[in-house]
Amino acid sequence: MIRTISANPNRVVFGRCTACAVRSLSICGGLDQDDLAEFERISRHVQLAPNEALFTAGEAARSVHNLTAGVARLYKLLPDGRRQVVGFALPGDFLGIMPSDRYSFSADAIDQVSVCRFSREAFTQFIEQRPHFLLRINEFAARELMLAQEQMVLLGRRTAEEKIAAFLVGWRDRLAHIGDDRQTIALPMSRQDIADFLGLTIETVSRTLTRFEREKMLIIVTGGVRLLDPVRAAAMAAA
Amino acid sequence: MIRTISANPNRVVFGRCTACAVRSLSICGGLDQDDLAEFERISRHVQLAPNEALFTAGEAARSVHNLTAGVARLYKLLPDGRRQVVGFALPGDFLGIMPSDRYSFSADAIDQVSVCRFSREAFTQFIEQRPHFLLRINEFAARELMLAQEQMVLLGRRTAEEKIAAFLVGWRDRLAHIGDDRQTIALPMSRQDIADFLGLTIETVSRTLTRFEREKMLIIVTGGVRLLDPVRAAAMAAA
DNA sequence: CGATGACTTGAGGGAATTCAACCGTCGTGG
DNA sequence: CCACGACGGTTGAATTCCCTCAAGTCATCG
Repeated sequence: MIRTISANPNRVVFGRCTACAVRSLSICGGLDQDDLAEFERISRHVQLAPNEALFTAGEAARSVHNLTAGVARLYKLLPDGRRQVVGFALPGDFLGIMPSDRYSFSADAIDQVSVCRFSREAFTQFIEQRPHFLLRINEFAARELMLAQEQMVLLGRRTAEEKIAAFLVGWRDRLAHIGDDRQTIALPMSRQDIADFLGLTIETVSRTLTRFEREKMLIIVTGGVRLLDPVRAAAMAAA
Repeated sequence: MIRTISANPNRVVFGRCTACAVRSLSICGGLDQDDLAEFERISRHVQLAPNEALFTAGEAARSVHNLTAGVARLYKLLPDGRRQVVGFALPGDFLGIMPSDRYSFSADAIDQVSVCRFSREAFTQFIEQRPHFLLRINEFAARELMLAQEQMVLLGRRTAEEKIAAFLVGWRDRLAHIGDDRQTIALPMSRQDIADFLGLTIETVSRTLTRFEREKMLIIVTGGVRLLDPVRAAAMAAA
């Protein structure tokens, strides 16, 4: 019984996309059987350990990525070390919308991450022949841009309290969207990651969360928080 | 002599795009003669007076726009009136990358503005038949997204001084890109607009500019500033 | 169990805001 | 022609929210 089904390379490699749990959420969601097979042919599956880098800002952008499992942080550094997290990538997210041939931000795995990796040339060739697919990528870019604009409002015009509340509510909604709608909101990223995402310090994040707990808006648990008063949190986030 | 050339509707209407000064910078830059004629056919030229609205956040997004003259501010409001300017649009800029059928931000004219306006349906139909054009829109979206991420760094991790310097340098470069590279940097937007773009108050913007002037980095003139020490400004912006 | 790293808590300080007054320019109408 | 109001911008003083610095706690892991 050495030869199992998963030991058959054809079976395994070419069934990957069809079996993919996040395909419908991803850019590849609209592809038909044939396109999907070709798409799979030009992709390479890669696993990354926590804190391993997917790519680094400034590097030649050789690959584009499609996240299939785990969470990644996307960030930019200033010369003196100050960091801004520009986003967290979840399963289904596409990291390949780039105007130049160099990465403009860095990305690394927060927990155990799986990605489909494509060479930029092969990917470009693939989309150029498939207008419908291009249209879908466009939608993803548009959504990404809208999120970025909302983040600008948050960074520029909201208080620390509002930032944290908005982050928790937004993160919960994104988790729900990919099917994870448990009671407790999983927060695989560190406090420092959250701080760098919200334009705050780690201390302010910590203090604000503790205060929210004192005020019975939530409970801090290992690896996340549990929202006791989602209504109040949503009100804070919207305000 | 009542009938002049410009009184001939055919001549006027169908020559517009070919004569357009910002076409090469715009999404329509890559279109050939035939496509351009069709593009022009589905467009409507609109002029806006200072402070007139192009569209408002929340409205049904019936049109997309292509700026041909003037400057527009793009912004989002919080329920309590706090405002975040998410960008300034210049000639050549495209306002139509939207994930939903409602505008996610508002746009209005800062000075005298000209736009090409397209119904969303006609525009969508046009691009769906022209993969090459879609690719160009993608590039614009990607560039827009990169700018948004840089703005996040600015809003989240830079000091007031750095914000102002980065804004001036970035604005100068954008003006130069559309052919306006005079000594003085034109600032058609108000101090309040700048403040709302940088996540500051109008007082801080004013104070910082005056300080820059005291320190001989620039001179404040009506309608703009003149950079005396672009090197220092660039250093501040990068730092 | 000690060490390490992530997180929390406290005290004090500072950058930017808030509140308030003032200045300059432009357009209007007496 | 100039007084005047409106508006955008500047300047000053006081305040505040968040940051910095520092110490302490907690969980995890060799």
